[in-house]
Amino acid sequence: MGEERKGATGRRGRPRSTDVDRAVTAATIELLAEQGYARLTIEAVAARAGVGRPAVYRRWPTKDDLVVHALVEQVPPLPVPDTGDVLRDLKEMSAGFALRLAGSPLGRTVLAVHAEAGRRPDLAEVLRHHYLNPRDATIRALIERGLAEGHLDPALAPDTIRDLLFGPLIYHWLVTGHLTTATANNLAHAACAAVSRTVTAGPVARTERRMQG
Amino acid sequence: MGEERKGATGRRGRPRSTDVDRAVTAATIELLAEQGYARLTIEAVAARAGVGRPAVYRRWPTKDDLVVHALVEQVPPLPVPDTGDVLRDLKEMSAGFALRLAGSPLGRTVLAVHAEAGRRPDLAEVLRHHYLNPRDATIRALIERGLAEGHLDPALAPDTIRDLLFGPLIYHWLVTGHLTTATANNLAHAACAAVSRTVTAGPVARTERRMQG
Amino acid sequence: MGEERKGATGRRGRPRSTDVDRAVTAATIELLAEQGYARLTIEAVAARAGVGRPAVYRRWPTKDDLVVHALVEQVPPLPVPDTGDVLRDLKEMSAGFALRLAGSPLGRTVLAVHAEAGRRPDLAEVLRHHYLNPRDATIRALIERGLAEGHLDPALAPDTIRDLLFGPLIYHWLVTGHLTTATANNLAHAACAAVSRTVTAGPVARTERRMQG
Amino acid sequence: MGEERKGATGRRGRPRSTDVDRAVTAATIELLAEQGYARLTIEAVAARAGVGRPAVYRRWPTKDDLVVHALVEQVPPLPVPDTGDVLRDLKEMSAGFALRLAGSPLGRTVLAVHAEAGRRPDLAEVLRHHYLNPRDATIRALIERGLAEGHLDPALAPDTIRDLLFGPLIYHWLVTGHLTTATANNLAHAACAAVSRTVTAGPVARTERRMQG
DNA sequence: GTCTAACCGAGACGGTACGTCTCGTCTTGCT
DNA sequence: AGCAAGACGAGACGTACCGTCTCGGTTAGAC
Repeated sequence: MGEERKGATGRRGRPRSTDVDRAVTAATIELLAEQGYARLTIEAVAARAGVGRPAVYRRWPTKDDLVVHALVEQVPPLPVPDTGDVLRDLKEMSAGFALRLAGSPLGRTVLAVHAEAGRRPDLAEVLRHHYLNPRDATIRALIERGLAEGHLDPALAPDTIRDLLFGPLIYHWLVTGHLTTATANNLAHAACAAVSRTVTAGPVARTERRMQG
Repeated sequence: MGEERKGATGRRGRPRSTDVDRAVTAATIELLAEQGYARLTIEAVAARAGVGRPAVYRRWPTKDDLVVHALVEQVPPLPVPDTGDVLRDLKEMSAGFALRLAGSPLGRTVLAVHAEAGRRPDLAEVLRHHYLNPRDATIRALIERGLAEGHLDPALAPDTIRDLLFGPLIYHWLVTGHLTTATANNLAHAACAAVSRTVTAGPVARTERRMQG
Repeated sequence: MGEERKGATGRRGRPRSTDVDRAVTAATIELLAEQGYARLTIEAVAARAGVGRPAVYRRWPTKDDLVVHALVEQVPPLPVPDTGDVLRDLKEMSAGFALRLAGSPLGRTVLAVHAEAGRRPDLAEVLRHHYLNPRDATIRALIERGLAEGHLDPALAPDTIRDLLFGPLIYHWLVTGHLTTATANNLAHAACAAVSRTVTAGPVARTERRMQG
Repeated sequence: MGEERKGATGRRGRPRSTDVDRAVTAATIELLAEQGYARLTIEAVAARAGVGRPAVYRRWPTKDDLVVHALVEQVPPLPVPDTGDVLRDLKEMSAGFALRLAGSPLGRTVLAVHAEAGRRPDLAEVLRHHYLNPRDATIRALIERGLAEGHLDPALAPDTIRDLLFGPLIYHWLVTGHLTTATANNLAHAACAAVSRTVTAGPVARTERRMQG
């Protein structure tokens, strides 16, 4: 079977084949996109990956573990735009994130997994650790910078800013079932306005900014 | 089985027992709360309801139909606050809605159904028709009133206002897994500020901002 | 599915299809003959019978139950020869029985089942009740007749006579792996001589017979 | 692992550990006694022996080979009685053999292996060569002596005598599931009578018969 | 005294079958 | 015609073993 790179665990026994890891993850992504989370079957994953079922269970004991891992591998890290304008960066980041989620066949899967994570703390932990936190760190860094530079409302906690920025976009997609670029820009613009220092003016903002610095 | 009230459809043959309807719906709610959407089984629903499986299938041909119907029956209509202050009403409505969703064991189920609705247009239709639209109508009425009375930003479409109001709350619950009353009030307050008339008429907006800081 | 004769149990629910009974039993016989007991698989039985696996388990919960039932159905009752000569009848019956067992592909299966019955009293019970007892009754009737008529040694218990008659034939097949007609006749003849009243003479035998009658 | 005696094959490389041989054989015997032939797994044998699975396969490629080897090692050679009285020796030998088989938890295993040997000529060969032949040789020697000394019926072939002697005992155990000492002695006595010199020389035979009746 | 072939344990591999569970349908007798 | 009961073919579940194949490490005869 192909190149058959070995893991470097140093443990006893035959090491797990990284080929199998890759094939199973790829098959999971494919089938999630084709069939959706509810109709995903470990049997079908193993078959598509050309792998025995036990090889899948050995790695990820439940369907949720399998799916979370696949999502973590698959969904790329948020590219962090840096145009010099923090507000613009945030706007682009939030709209881009939501559009990518809404546009991907895996977007709905993220929802299903979140739903299951509500009853499985371990799963929630993995999801939070590998999926949410890395993305959140990127967002938070940008928000902190925005706050430091005085472009964001200092009365709002970073988490609140995050919710105000990303919430409307995700919610729109959730309840309407789609999200166009125009709508996304529209919502991102409005949300940005809600978290920025002031919508219109200069002087007052500058004064307060000096008080912070 | 008890009283055995008959439906009044005027059809031939034995009419469907409304007892069965009720028992099945109740069993569905219970099991959704106990086991979650993914582990819900029509077999278990029928057993819990003390009913044959075909009697369930006769009414709701798929698990999703069954669940959507149960949700529609279960989740109570949004109470419409009317304090005379539209902004306050909206704030209370959004926070109350989100808190009830986050506090109910069925909250996560709504997510799972939304996830499935992404691939099943008929299900999305039912969900939209029986679940989302009635709630949306209430919200929209309030928003229209707020716009008419000049308390909401006229530059924003009603849908955008809805997303800005409800999105942050739902999003917070989605990514953190919980929603406290304090957080809800906080977010509802900030969101309300974002949709209230601030863009053109400066003073009012500035005043509220100062009260926050 | 075909004629679909119903059981007459009078019970509630859908009655078990006798077609399935027949198909599974037939498939079991075939596969036992083709593959032997050890390689027999319930999965293969179900597939060959064109039946779901649970339909097999519903009837016979273990492989052994399935096989015992199939043997009981399959192996035909001993034909009772009645030539007027009891000794000749016994000779033919024992040789015929052993030859049929040794000549059938299912013969070895009987051994395997006996081996398992040693650890499963319930199985031994079924085997004894449905398989051994009916055959034993036939044999015993003949032996009793032989004793009554004075052709068999009255010093020997009926069971002992049975063991002396059938044992050598079965043992030969067991340790050598085959049994020719010549060998069978040979052994049956020798065994018959061992259990008959006297090998050669008349008068003494008659005298003792009068003492019994 | 322990003393680690070396094989003297003259081969290169590390010789096979005789400790492993012993441990595996012992584990096989134990598990056969505990679980029976059908439930014996190579995995369990290896685990019980504290050995890797490949070490078992290296020695005995199939379960049957493993079991036959274990039986050969385990079941002790027939003790050959020599009281001067050949008939008595044969009687004791056959009864002792059957009683030991029926009394051992491995007795049923011999049946199961015989059943499998019916479809596997190579296995039958091993079984015959290592298990049956050595025992048969002992028996045959005694029979030949009995014939030579005129105590056995010269009209009967040695094989026939063997079948007449051992068959009834084994058959009784086979169909009834047990064998008491009394029954064994009884059957051995009757069988011995059947093979002793009775056909031609009348008086001796008649005398013994009278002693029975 | 290396070298090196064959062993050792551990354990993953692709498989097969297990026995169970649930699916959605169908077939009973009863209401 | 609806009802409960329950069997039906189908098929996925998660587990147990199969027989094979690496692994990192011995072990001991051959060089």
